[in-house]
Amino acid sequence: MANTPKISESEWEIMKIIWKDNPITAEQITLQLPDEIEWSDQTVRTFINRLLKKKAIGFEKEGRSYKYYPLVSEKECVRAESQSFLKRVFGGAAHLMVSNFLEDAHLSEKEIEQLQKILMEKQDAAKKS
Amino acid sequence: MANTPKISESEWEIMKIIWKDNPITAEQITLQLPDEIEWSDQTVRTFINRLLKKKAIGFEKEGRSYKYYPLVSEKECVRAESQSFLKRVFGGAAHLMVSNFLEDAHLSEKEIEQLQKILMEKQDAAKKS
DNA sequence: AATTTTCATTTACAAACGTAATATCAGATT
DNA sequence: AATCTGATATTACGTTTGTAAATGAAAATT
Repeated sequence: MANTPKISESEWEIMKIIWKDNPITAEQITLQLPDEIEWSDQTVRTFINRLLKKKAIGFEKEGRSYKYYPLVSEKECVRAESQSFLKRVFGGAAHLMVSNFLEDAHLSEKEIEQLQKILMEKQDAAKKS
Repeated sequence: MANTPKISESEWEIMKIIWKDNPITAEQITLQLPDEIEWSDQTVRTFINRLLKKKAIGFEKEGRSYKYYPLVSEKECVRAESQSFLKRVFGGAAHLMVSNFLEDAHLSEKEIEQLQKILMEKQDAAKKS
C-alpha cells in the first residue's frame, strides 16, 4: 500500500537479509550474504546507507553499533517489483507471464500440485462472483 | 541462448515495438509508443542508438532513413529478464513466484483454465520422467 | 544554387548504481 | 590522557539511465 522506494538489484540482496532477520548489524548482514557475492564491507555499508536514505530501512543504536530493520514490508516490495516486471516484459498480462514461467520452469510434482490447488481455489472464487 | 544485452526499462519500450513490427523507422517507433509515454523524438533516437551500440538491434538504410530490426529475439530477452527477476525477488524459486502471481492477479476463468491445462501437461511430463 | 527540412550522430547533464577508499568519531586499551 | 580500534559517515569515480539539445549531413523546396 505505502508506496515503496525503488530498490536496486544490489540493494535487494541487503533487504532480503534484513527481512529474514532483524534488527541486524551491518557486520551480520555482510556475513549472511550468499557466497557468490563478494562485496567489501565498505560496499555493504554504502548500500545500507542508500537504503537508509531511501527510507527502506531504519536503525536503532545499540551500544557501539547500529541495528537495522525494515521500514517497508517484503510483501509490498515484492508486489511493486512484480508489477513493474510484469508491465515491462509482458505488457501487464499476468496470464502470459505465468504461462511463460510454467513452461520454462522445472517444477516438481509437489509444486505442480500446489499450484493446481491455488488455481482451483481461484476458479471457485471467479465462478462465485 | 546467445547472451542477451542488458536492456533498460525505457529501452524495453522500444524493443517491444520493434519486435512486433520490423523493420521499422524511428518515426514509426515514436508513433507506436503507448500514450502514457511522452518522449521527445530525440529521446527515442537516443534509446535507439543505445540499443544499436548494445547490438540489440540492427538497421538497414532505406533511402533517406533507417529501418531497424531486432538482433536478439524477444524470447531470449524475456527469458533473461525473467531469470533475473526471479533470482532477485524470489531467490530463484519459480513456484514461489508463480503462486505469488496467481494469488495476486485477477485472472479470468478462461485464463485459469488455460493455465490448468499447461499444469496438467507439465504434470504428465513430470510423471513420465 | 541557396535554404529549409528531416534524419542521424555527437555531446550534455543530472540522477542512480556498482564498487570502494578515506575520514571521522566514540569506546576500548595502554 | 593519548592512542588504538571498530563502526559510521563522507567523498570518489566510472558506468548506466533518463531526458534532451546541438550539430552535421542529405534530401526537398524555393
